[in-house]
Amino acid sequence: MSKNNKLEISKKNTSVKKATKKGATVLGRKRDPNLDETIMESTLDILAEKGFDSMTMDMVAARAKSGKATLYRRWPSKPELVRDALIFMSKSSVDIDHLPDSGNLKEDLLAVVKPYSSEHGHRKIRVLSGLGSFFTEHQKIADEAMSGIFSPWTNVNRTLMQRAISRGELSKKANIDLACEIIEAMTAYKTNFRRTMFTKSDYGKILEQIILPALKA
Amino acid sequence: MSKNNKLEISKKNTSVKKATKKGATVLGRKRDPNLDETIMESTLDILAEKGFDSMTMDMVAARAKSGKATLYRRWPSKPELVRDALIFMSKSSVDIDHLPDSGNLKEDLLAVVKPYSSEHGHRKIRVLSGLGSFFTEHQKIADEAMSGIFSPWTNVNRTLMQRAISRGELSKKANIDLACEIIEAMTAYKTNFRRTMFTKSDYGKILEQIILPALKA
DNA sequence: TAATTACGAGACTTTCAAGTTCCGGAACTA
DNA sequence: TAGTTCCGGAACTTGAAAGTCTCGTAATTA
Repeated sequence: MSKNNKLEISKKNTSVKKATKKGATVLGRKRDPNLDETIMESTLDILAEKGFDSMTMDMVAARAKSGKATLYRRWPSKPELVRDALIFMSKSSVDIDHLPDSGNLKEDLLAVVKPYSSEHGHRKIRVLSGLGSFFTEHQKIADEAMSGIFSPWTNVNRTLMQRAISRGELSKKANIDLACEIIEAMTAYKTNFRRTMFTKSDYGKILEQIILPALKA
Repeated sequence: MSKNNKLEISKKNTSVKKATKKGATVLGRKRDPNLDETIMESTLDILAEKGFDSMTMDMVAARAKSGKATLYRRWPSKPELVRDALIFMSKSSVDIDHLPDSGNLKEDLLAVVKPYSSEHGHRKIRVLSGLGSFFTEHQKIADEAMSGIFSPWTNVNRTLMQRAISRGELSKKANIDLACEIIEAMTAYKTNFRRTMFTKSDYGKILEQIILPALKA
């Protein structure tokens, strides 16, 4: 599962073929493997600047120094490109491979969150806050993007909390899922409604004053 | 300021005239004064269902059993209609003078919920969540509407919690503002991102298992 | 070299909604 | 009654953007 760190996201069926021979090598020029990432970065840039509805495929193609046909060769539609770009964006915010285990839950939860570069953190907010109609008009695809963004993060949190229960730091009947959901909700709310950065310090305050006291009671 | 409770919002210059005579009575059929409100209610309904970008003027006209020409006779453009509809929506404020006071915070908080969450509170949130590009293009106006909509709700919760502190039900150093923000966030998150009804039972669970234990610690 | 596929660029088609204009009829005033 | 303005409904114009197609060129393999 983790042997390939590449993207593996789009894979739109381009060469339909007969698929008769199994190991037949494909002729012709190969797809530029770096182009996927370039296109998604361009997508995120435009999303941050314009929002979902004002973003046009022509803009993305121009920013990526590519052609619109190339976009549609790799993604079937605009919403699906945006979905993958969002998932791509969120991959860089949680360090899933090196879970901390300090013996203190608050420290662990905070340690998992990568410090944003102010540049990328800012872009992230603007991307998320310009997504309004994406959610309402393409609900199914948007849901895929949402779970792609949140589920890795929530899974990490759940694991860390589970450990804290095992070592007696939390009450055995603590409602972990609800706590994870609240963290998720605050993140979405802060960025989408308040349009402010959800900082590590904000996060710490919520853990300290609400989540942790509740889970210990 | 408060002598006239009517709308006084649009007033698009229809009869340009020469304005020579000052008190000249206007000829012809009068504008239906109730129609403004009907149109705005329709606008809010469509906004809640479709979001700003997918809302068309034709839909609004149809819902209001009116014609598109009538809309444009009263508002110069779609964004300006939406702006006035948002202002109109935020005017329906909270009856802060008749708050429950049962001596039990959870009961009070739940008792207050009913009037908002049933229909209009839910619609408010959906309207806001679908504002998309309207928000980014008319940020100033939208920000005003935002605080106008959320603050009365939060103020009620804050008052109820304050009383609970006074009678010793909560810790004196409980972070009330943060708790209010979490409630706000969960409401927005559940309805907007999860697209599920935020039921009274959900609310009760959060109060019981997270908010209240935290505020008592 | 010849066949094949991806590439960038741009023209093209299609769809959809904002905003305009026109119509017959209704309400109002002088 | 005659003139005026609003009404709802619909046809119309205009513009923008999604998605398709074509073409000349570059990369890859047999």
